[in-house]
Amino acid sequence: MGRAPCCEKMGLKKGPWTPEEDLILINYINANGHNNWRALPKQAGLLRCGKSCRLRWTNYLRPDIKRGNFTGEEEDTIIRLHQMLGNRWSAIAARLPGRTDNEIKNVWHTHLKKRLPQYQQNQDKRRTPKQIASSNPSSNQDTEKEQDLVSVSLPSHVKNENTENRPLSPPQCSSSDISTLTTSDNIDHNSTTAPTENVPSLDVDFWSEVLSADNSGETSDLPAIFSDQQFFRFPLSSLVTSELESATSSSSSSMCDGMDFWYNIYTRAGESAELPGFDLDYAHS
DNA sequence: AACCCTGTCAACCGCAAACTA
DNA sequence: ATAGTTTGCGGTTGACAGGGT
Repeated sequence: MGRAPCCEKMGLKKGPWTPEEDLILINYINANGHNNWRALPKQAGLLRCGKSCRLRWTNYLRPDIKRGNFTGEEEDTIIRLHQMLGNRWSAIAARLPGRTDNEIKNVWHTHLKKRLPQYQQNQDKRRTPKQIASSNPSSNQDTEKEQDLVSVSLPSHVKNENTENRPLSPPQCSSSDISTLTTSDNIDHNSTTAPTENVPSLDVDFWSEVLSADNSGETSDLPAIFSDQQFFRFPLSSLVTSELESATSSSSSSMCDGMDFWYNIYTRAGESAELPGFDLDYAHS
């Protein structure tokens, strides 16, 4: 698979777009559409690569782009969606009409993440072991976020070569699978992010990673936020194993309904979570 | 006035998925 | 099934503006 030649080496222009170039691109797309971004600049008479054209169009020139500052409501929505989806900017943008993933990414990094109290804690978590040791000599644990991620083995009947190491797919979760939860032995339950009681609390990374699945169904009854067959991983420090087990014990069958599984975890965690603006109605929709 | 620092945001880069022949 | 091509995505960069010293 060959890499496309660098724009500069091809004599193509880089950098900020001029109003003239914008006009050419707008006129061309309005007249011809954009079926082939690679061919578009040549046909339109632009000295740009297709990638640059596509980016300029999708992030700036598209007629449905909403300009101007984000409203408080939009910002709250981004924060909530980011708590659920992580850095999936395009997925967040899909739920905010008129806003682009690039714009949302920018506003997140420049404004929103600073608002979250958890952000500072996460910054602390990401400090180097040396830094942590210097500030707290008694603690040498939990230096990496990845360290305490829940990992659940996928049932053999839903495995394929592409999902070998994937976390559990919600629709195929069984009770026995819950018992195979692997935990890190050195979880620091007294850390700043750990709950003070035996109830989970959430931090900003709760729904930290969403891996897109690529196939096979049983998702028709998923709420919208779980659409696109997504698999979730989350930090175990946020949710102890007993909570996971009890979250699934309500299911009468040995193979619990995938959505019940996630819904139970979601609501149990949510009951005690202190997430500003976190709307549990998502789980009911 | 000159310099530095910080915040903002448009644009680029590189990777991987999706598509096509 | 395979290789080449195109598209989409998230991370990162760098130019610019504004404020502080």
